[in-house]
Amino acid sequence: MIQELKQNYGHLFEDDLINEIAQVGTYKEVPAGFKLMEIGSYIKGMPLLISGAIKILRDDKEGDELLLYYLEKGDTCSMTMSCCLGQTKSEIRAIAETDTVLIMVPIQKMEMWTSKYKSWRNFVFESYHTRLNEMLHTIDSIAFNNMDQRLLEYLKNKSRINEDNSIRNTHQEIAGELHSSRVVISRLLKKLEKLGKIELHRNYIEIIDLD
Amino acid sequence: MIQELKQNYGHLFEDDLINEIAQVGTYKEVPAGFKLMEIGSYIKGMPLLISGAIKILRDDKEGDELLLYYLEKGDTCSMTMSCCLGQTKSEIRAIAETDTVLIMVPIQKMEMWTSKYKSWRNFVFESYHTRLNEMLHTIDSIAFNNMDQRLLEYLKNKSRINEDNSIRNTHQEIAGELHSSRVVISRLLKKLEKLGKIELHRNYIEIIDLD
DNA sequence: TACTGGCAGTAACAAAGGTTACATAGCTAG
DNA sequence: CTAGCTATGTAACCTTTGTTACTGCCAGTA
Repeated sequence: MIQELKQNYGHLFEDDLINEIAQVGTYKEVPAGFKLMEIGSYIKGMPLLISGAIKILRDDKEGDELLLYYLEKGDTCSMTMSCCLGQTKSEIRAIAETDTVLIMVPIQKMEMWTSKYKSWRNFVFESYHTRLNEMLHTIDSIAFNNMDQRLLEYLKNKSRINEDNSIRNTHQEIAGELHSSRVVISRLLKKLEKLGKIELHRNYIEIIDLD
Repeated sequence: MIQELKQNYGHLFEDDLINEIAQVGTYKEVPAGFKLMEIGSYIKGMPLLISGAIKILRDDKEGDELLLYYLEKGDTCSMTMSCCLGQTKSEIRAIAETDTVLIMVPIQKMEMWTSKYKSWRNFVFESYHTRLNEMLHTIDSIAFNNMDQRLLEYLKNKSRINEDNSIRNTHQEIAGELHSSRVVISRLLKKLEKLGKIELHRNYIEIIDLD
């Protein structure tokens, strides 16, 4: 585990901290689609991502959902940290987007490291900063953009995250993450295909040129 | 200044910290409408609110705006803190919603207090937590609600913040903060009036019963 | 008083997105 | 090979929101 920590967090944390993390952290590998956190559940630990990606979703009362952002290598979940302090329930849902490797740190340690290690403090603040900006970006996207622009952005992100030129999702699934409906997404995807930006197939979408 | 600090932050900060804040902070009174921060500007200090309220807005490239949330007594601006560390420009606009009293703390002190005072750390984390949740709520509102629901919520908030049963804004201004257009807002307001929830007048809206 | 500028009311229309319904195309288990 | 399931394509229609245009109204002031 030390290996992975050094590789991914060595430039941020001093050796002492890395060692402490390695001592109390648990190494976890989860497959794509694995649900890491549900809305309303209590938080047991804080994840440090080693590889892969996790998507963070928001639900409304009717069960509709909306993709907020992805966590990637080197990220952690501010929402988690935030909840640890308040001992509150999770406001979001977290699902592995790809096969993902992460280290779970028990939340009790957080408080201690925060006073002990400046590097840890900076990491936590930095993480909050990043997350706030991602949320801002999400708001921009919903408030100021049309569905076709949002869809385009979605496809770009998805293919980047999955390091794959094809999106292996049904239209139904895409509609869910954008909080739209299947018919609308099919319609817009067709438009994108006619523009030569993508090619549609059953169960996957091939990306030709999104710019 | 010590007086105000103790009253509003005494339950959070020990006396030592209060004294330090009083030493380096500057006391500020700003009138409603005063622009405290513009998008793209660099951040000089961090505000601690004593009384009044500040509205936080997001702009898009075309100059359209959107109300994100309000800061009230006892709040601070996480966005500011976040920017301090990264030395980045402001992503948001801040305007006094009412006459507001606040204490500005130079950002250099932040880092020091963060290691020195546990109470300060908790305050900062707590603040991030609150802000993230407000952003989530904003996203919910935009993504899952119709304009009429958003308008209703807007009116409720506004009258609470201003401690006033009338909203002293033009339809144009309201449209701006909800990122809609004047005609739409007029239309919906009329509908609310017909439902007996409000009464419309020139330059202000009287609240009858929003529930 | 008459003029002016900003505000609000309303109608008519346009566009985006959501809904319903149905057809068809691929896949897969038997 | 085929029945049945799931994913996708498409049309027709509805609702919500945005746009344009024009009206009247009020307040301040020349």
